[in-house]
Amino acid sequence: MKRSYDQFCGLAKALDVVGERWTLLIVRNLLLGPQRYSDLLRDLPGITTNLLAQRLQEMEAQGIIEKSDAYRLTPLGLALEPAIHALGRWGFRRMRAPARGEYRSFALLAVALRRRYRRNATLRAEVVADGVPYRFTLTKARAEIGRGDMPSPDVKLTGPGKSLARLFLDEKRQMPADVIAEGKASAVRALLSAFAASDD
Amino acid sequence: MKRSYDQFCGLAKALDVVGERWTLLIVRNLLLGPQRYSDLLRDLPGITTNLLAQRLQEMEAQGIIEKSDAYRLTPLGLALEPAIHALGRWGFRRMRAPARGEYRSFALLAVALRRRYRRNATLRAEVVADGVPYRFTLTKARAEIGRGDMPSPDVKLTGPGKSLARLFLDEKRQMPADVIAEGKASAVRALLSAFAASDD
DNA sequence: CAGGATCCGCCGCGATACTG
DNA sequence: CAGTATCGCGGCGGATCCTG
Repeated sequence: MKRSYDQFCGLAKALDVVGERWTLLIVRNLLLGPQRYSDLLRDLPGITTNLLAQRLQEMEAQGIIEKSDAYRLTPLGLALEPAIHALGRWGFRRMRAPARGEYRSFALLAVALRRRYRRNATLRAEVVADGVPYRFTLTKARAEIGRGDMPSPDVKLTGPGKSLARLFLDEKRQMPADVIAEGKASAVRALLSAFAASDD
Repeated sequence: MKRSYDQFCGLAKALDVVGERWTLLIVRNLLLGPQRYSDLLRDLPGITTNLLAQRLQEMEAQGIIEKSDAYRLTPLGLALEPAIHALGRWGFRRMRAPARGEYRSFALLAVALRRRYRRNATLRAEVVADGVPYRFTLTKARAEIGRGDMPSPDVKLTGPGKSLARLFLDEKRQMPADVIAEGKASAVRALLSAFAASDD
């Protein structure tokens, strides 16, 4: 009984399923790994409880996510990643410096880093931003970045999310004073230079 | 004064601008070239006149389209093409055979062909579907497909949109009886084999 | 307290009629 | 041909209320 564009067209079919408000942002947040209802609610400021619950139901019915303990992307949902990156790249080009009151988080940067990976690094790293661990698995072809810790990483960076963001975004890659870097200096350099500072 | 996700994130910024209903479908239709108000209204079944007018105003204010005689994409609007293709590819994977009452047109196929181009052909063609001409300019890197005729093409195909669609979509590439092909047989073959029949 | 469900008010959207 | 005006509904936002 849902509203549909009713066109024999891939784009129209995609928008029939993921074109409604919040849906693609939920997928984006799940790209970093499974999340609980309360995690999604916290990391999607402005969404209401009823709408989040409704979206999750619809997405599960569409086969985009599945619920076990937490909500996680199915392979079909994960296949939205190229579209999310393409839209993100377009939106990034028109972004200005963050406005006051605009929501920021290291998780949002982590998603952007997934698409900015330059390739050809081989490295396992852990980045702990504001106490939340992220694991970076860089292979020749792609970067797997998600929440969770990484056993015996080549590099470990620990610090405030703000400083870590500056470290990854600033072309100069100067280590801020409040970031602790563990591991070989060459590996630290390899990690930081594996991602483009910008992507437009 | 519009509703915004208010997140420092490329995806959220993109959806702030093109996330509302119909917007990306309008961009898709303009990928084939400038269109007048009545063309858009006719080719977007279900949209209402007020909503089309409102969207066009918003898109012009955002710098995605510009209005002169007709509406045309700006470079910024054209930059949405990769995102549209990525979403279209995802949506195509879940498509079934066209349902009854579903809107179809050769123009929708033409957009899909833009993304299915296999590269490495060099060819100028004109395809006249149901009396409406489309020009195909295939270069090594990309396919430029739009409305309008093509002076002195290497190949010219004329016929009902339905038969032309079958010709491009069927792996066997058998020429239907009601399609007239002009040009060298090798060029006709080159045109048809330049596009993947499917894209998933 | 996590994980929702319920109620209400508004505005984005759909349908139709009308205008320069 | 290219829109504007009006109206009603449903999707969405805000707040509150269950329920294990």
